[in-house]
Amino acid sequence: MPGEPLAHTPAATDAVLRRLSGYAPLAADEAALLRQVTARPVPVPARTELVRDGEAAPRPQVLLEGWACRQRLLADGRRQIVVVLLPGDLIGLDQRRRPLPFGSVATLTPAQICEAGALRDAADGGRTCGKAAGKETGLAAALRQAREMEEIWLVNQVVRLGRQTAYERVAHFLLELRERLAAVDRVQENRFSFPITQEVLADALGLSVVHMNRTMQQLRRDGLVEQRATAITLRDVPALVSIADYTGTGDTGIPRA
Amino acid sequence: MPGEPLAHTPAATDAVLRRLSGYAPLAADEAALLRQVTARPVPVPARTELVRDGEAAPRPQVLLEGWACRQRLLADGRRQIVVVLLPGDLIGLDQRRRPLPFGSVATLTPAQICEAGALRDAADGGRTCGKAAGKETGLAAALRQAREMEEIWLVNQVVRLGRQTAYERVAHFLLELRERLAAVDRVQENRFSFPITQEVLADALGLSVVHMNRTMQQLRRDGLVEQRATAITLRDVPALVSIADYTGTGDTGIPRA
DNA sequence: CCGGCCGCTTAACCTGTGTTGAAGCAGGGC
DNA sequence: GCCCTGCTTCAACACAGGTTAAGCGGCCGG
Repeated sequence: MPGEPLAHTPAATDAVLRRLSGYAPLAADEAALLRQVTARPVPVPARTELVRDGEAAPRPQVLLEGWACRQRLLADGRRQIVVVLLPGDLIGLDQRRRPLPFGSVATLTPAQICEAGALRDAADGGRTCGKAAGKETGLAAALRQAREMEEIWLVNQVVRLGRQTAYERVAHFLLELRERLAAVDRVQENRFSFPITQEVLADALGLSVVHMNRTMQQLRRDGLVEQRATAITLRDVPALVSIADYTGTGDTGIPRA
Repeated sequence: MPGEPLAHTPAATDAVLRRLSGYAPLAADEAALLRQVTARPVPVPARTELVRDGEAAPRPQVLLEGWACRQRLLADGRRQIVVVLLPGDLIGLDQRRRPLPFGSVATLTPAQICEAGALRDAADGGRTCGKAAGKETGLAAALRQAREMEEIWLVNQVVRLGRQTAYERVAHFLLELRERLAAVDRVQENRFSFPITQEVLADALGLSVVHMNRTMQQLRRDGLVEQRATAITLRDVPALVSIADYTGTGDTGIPRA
């Protein structure tokens, strides 16, 4: 994998804070907590397992920079990437009870990771007890929303894999990436960093590398996308939306007062 | 769809209670709450929408008898069933915040449904406030587990659709059904009621009806399954497990003291 | 500066699965 | 008892996508 300079975008507010505050308004102390959690990112090389298969209690972590994925391997080596994880995404904040046969989580590119154990309480639904009991805190609401987004990505993935052609799958996937990356401010004029190999893409979309390649080329020839180095531009979003029957994830990326 | 007599199994403890108490020990009052919720099931015919696409705040419901599914339709009519829902499964207990582009929930057979708004508080992580704050109640833990199971089913579905052949998919799916139905006491000697048409199966497994039919026949010819009327028997579970590379869902169905 | 590795691309060929269309078959309603 | 409807089954054909194998270019390490 080529260098991918981990562009610490100038304006890169911390992706986690950016994303969560887009889901629900955060109190000052909640924002401070997040900033504290993400203060000391640990660099991790590509192809590193962050959560091992069947691990008893995966440590909560946060992906600050770089791409990762949840994946599952079949006995004969076939790999399916279940979801791609992007900057600002959370890892292992749910399912902390039993060791679940969930597959593993691994980086796809060099990445910046933070331990996020401090978010566990909030993620557990932390609500104000006492007189205001029942009112969810902003952070808890945001984390809930983040969890729900991940379920939406899963559903999208199921529909892509189950009922769409290769061409449609790629279009749909690219639109989803664009929307998710926009929520953390990493899209400019439909152009965003695209640091994964076609092999990874193929494993995410249930295709062979060869066919993945054919399909990307077709999209380029049709003038729908343009790829240069490790960045991609969606040249005709409406066309892509129509091809992919894309309905969005409801994630506008617009912070709500 | 033929009659499917909705076999109110003699020993049929309420499926919901059966399932949830398998996930975590329930206090007496929690069990009572569940019994109360499921006291007056409402019969619903097959092919009824329980949650409409994009519905603002789906009412929490509980499936007592019959099969249902979460599904998504593409513009041109293609349908993908995202998860199949079985007796004891919960509907709409999460994602209550925003209208999410989630697809719809519909019955696949005649079914018995209960409103389950009463479970919302518990599902929200209801923990004992006051001195014992932080300790999750049994019911909350069970509901959390139920939510996590649904995510596992989704992951399984992704792997099936993305990386398995038709033959493997069906084997894997049948094993998952067996495990889930066993958790609500509806499996006897690897035999269980199987009230869905091949068309539904095809939409769940991302196949055409015709190929679904070919594949079922192959499984029968190979002596792996036996179908009679609306019931199916898995004749060689180890073989199926090996074919499907099935690792289980961690749902043992064994109530834990 | 060179060699090797990795990722991308191409080509030829093969096969699993989709499509179309039509024939059996069974149950339920009238 | 008979027809209608919905489900299964079958056959012929079409095609999307998988497989194998080989070449090419850039980057990195020596």
